[in-house]
Amino acid sequence: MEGDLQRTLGRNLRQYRLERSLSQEQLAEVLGVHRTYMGGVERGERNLTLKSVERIAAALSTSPLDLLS
Amino acid sequence: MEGDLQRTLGRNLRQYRLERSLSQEQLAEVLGVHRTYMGGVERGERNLTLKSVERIAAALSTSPLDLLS
DNA sequence: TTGTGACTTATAGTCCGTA
DNA sequence: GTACGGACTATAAGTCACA
Repeated sequence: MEGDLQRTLGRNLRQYRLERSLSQEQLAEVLGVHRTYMGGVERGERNLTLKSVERIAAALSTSPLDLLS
Repeated sequence: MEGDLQRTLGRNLRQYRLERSLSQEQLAEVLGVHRTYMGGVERGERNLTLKSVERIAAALSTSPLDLLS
């Protein structure tokens, strides 16, 4: 349903981050995005664009589809 | 790379449409968007948001991930 | 029947603060 | 270290006239 994709993305990102014991700020730096934006994405509040998903996936050396599954 | 997702989405939509011998205008009506917007998406020119992808997928009774694969 | 450019309105995305 | 708000800029959402 509406918002599922962004919630899934947020869950995946948070898991990735916690597995590596990174702070949101540290992960934000890796992803090249702003700290507060990062938090919003993790909380599933952000309705990202396809290009944004691609950028994040690339920074994590994974595929966009993985982040959305 | 950058833009792959939207190009894939466009390709999938066009294929879906042609398989059913629909015009862009007819498909646009199904999706509840304007004809010219639809065309831009099919051409891979539009950097959609996750919610937009979800809406299109729902209108076609398929999954967002299918449209992006 | 589809593509393109110009256009307005909505919202993605950045950056600053406070708690 | 995280959440949340406000103010701001860039761009997506969506339409239209014309080729």
